[in-house]
Amino acid sequence: MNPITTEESALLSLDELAARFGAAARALWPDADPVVQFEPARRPEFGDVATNVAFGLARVARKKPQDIGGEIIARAMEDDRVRATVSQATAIAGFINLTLQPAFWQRVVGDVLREGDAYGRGNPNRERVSLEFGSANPTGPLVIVQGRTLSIGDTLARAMRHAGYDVFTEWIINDAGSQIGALGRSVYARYRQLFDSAFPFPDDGYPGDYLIPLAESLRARDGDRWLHVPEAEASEVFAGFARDAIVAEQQAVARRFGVEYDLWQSEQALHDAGTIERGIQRLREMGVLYEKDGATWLRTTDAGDDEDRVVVRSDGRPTYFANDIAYHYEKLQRADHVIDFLGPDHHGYVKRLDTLANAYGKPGAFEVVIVQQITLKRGDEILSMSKRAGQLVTLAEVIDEVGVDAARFFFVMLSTDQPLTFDLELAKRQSSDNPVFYVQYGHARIASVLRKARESHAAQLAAAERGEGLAALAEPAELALARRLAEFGPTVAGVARARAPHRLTKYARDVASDFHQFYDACRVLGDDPAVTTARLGLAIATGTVLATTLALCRVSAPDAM
RNA sequence: GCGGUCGUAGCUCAAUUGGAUAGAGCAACAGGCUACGAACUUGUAGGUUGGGGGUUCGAGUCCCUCCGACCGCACCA
Repeated sequence: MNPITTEESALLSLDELAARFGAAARALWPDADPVVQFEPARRPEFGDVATNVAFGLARVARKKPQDIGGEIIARAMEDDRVRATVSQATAIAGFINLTLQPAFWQRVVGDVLREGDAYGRGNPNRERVSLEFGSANPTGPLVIVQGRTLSIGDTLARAMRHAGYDVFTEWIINDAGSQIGALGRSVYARYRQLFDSAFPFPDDGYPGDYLIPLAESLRARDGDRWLHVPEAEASEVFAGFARDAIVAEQQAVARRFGVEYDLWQSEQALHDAGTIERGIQRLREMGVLYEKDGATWLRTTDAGDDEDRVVVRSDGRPTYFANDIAYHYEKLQRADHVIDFLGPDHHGYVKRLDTLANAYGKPGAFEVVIVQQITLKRGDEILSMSKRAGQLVTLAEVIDEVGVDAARFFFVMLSTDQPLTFDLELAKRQSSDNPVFYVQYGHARIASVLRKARESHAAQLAAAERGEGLAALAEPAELALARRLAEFGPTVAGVARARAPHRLTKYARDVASDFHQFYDACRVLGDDPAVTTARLGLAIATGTVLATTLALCRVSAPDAM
């Protein structure tokens, strides 16, 4: 067991510390309602953690933040347990800066050793969240843009689960629209071309080569019998065949990329089950639809849209938006909050979904995260990524070239609202200095030290695994690393709250950097058993946090490389 | 024309959502291994955050206005 000393038990947690500083502030200015939250200090000289609460009180207190900070500190430090936790408290430029006792950071390391990969997990918060990301038309292979969306969506899902959310991930297969018809005609043309290379390819077809193997397998299965069947009939059969094959391929690539969905929702299945009809009927009963020019419209201008949107065409067929109405209602049955990851060409959807959320009596329930486009380059040449143009760089090719780890790390590294220029020529060359290797190297280095310790310092290693002897951690590099480990939980919570998975890769790099600096400054396996035990404990804890962080990104944490 | 997103070091990107002297990696230059992995590390240099105005104790972040890039503006999906 982990021995708890009296000194450790007197220590406050960061939350408790914030509560007591908040109480001190309220005691001084009862009219204000100050909220104290400690964050890592901006610069090491300032201390370990800081709060800007004094700025918010300046107006009510009619004093300078600097003076307010001093008064709060004086008041808070009257508390015995605050004094036991804080070694130094100063007001600098209005900020309250605290330096905490080494025991505070030593306890963090012990927490990691005890909790393992559950470290940093948030309390279940009962909020059910639906995440839809990656969804594509089943008309071709997944392309590089989907690699970005898959990485971001899946990492956010993992981070939100770790933070305590109840997450449901889904993908919509757009297999009900006119594009399926074009797919069928395209495969039909490829089939005919196997017998007569002069057979014309449809103008609205999908010109890539990837449909040819599908035509070939149709010929292998059925021979030439479709030559004697009317095109419309054959195309419909081919469309279903191609749809199934392409979806299966998309699922295989997603799985290879480490992404598993809770639901692959076929749009056609929603039609077949009458879900679309019921969705329209529901809105009609709510009275938010109106008829004009023979069509049925939804008043999306109420939510600020440019114009109202057609739900049912004048010929009686529902639009794509009608599908989304029904599908999003479905999502709302299994989640309190629904997040869609969309490309920048779909930002017009935000207003429509707002309208729906209002109609369903859950304003704000639908949230759209726009993932900016990728511009693909090969050297100086800018490549089009349109399936129509038939010029494809598939996700599978990128995985083949740089590997899942490098691809996923690279794609989550960027914030979602940052457009990205991806140079294929650079991708391969850069693979050796991709930041993912820096992080993985840190993990491998730790594993190497632990392997060595098993030979030379077995007793200390066993003690370290039990979380003993951490009180010997005192060097600046040791405490800096421990401080970083303490940021893991708040970082994951922030990733979930701000839908900002890129902070996870930033954090991984920071942990690795702090470890490399620690490793450079402090020899782990030395002559002093007490120091060796403490440093082994810190190394084990760092390895755990690093592996957990990488796991949230679905990047491997190798023991050797 | 209307609307949306974006513009940060030579390059690729951060900046905890309004906080302290705007930070990392790559590239450049100068150092550090006869002990645990040098795929590492220490330092130097690099900026009027596209321009201008405004809001306030405080702006890369919010508002206005120009400039530039991308994307939308369907009874397509």
